[in-house]
Amino acid sequence: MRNIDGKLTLIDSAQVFHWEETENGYTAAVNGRIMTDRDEDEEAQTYFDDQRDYNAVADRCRGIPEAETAIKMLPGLRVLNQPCWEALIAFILSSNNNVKRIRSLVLSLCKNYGDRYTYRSREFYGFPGAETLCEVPIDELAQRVKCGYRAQYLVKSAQMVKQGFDLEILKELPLEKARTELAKLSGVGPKVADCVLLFGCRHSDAFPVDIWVKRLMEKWFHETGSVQYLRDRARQILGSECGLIQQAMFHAARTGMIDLE
DNA sequence: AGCCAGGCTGACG
DNA sequence: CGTCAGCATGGC
Repeated sequence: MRNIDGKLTLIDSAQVFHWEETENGYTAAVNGRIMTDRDEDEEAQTYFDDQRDYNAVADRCRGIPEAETAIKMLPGLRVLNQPCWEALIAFILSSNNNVKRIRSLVLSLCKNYGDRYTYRSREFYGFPGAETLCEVPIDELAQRVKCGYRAQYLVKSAQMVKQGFDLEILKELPLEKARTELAKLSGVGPKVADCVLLFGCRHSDAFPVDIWVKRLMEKWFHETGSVQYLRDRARQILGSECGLIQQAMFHAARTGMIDLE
């Protein structure tokens, strides 16, 4: 992730899970091609969110000291624009898992069922498409990827996408409508839906609430309650780019930069 | 060894 | 509408 200041890389960003470290950089198969963190083509610029003025995001945090703190702790942080299908599959696998294991599951899924690419004599694997995943036997998927009960979520959601569920339109829909649509997929609840919308559909006001963000919402704003409640309160408190701030909050909390008591 | 992890589903009230 | 047990797996 460009200008990451050594604090956060594409390996442990927890936004994306299949990037590999290569000589002086990072490499992954993305959307049917090989991409590196030094690519400057249009697709790569979009993926890395190059066009956004992150200084302006930080400026809009003034008056909210907590948000300002989190943003300043993570200079160079980006929120990626991944293909929504890739974000969907990765975050279905993410549920009730830790970041390291999510990475191993995603890598295993891609290696078992995705397309293989060779780049500088190393092999990389992309996400399998819906047309592939929808035909994989659930027990075989569970056994080979070791994703447990999430195997059926992957296959069912892949079948819905294959049958015509439109992921691309989620980018155009208003946030609430997009959430409702995404929740129709298997393995997608309120938290995973907001991850897909934030990381894959350019909804920068989506606000994923996991255990770390929940803890921070309580410590900072004395807010407790359901994922839906906390997410809506965060939108009120932090504004229309709360998702970008969420990413800083998440990392600051998860990596121990902020004392949670 | 036992709790925890970028939670969801289905049942039940 | 909200609540909650059960769930596969492995990191720590």
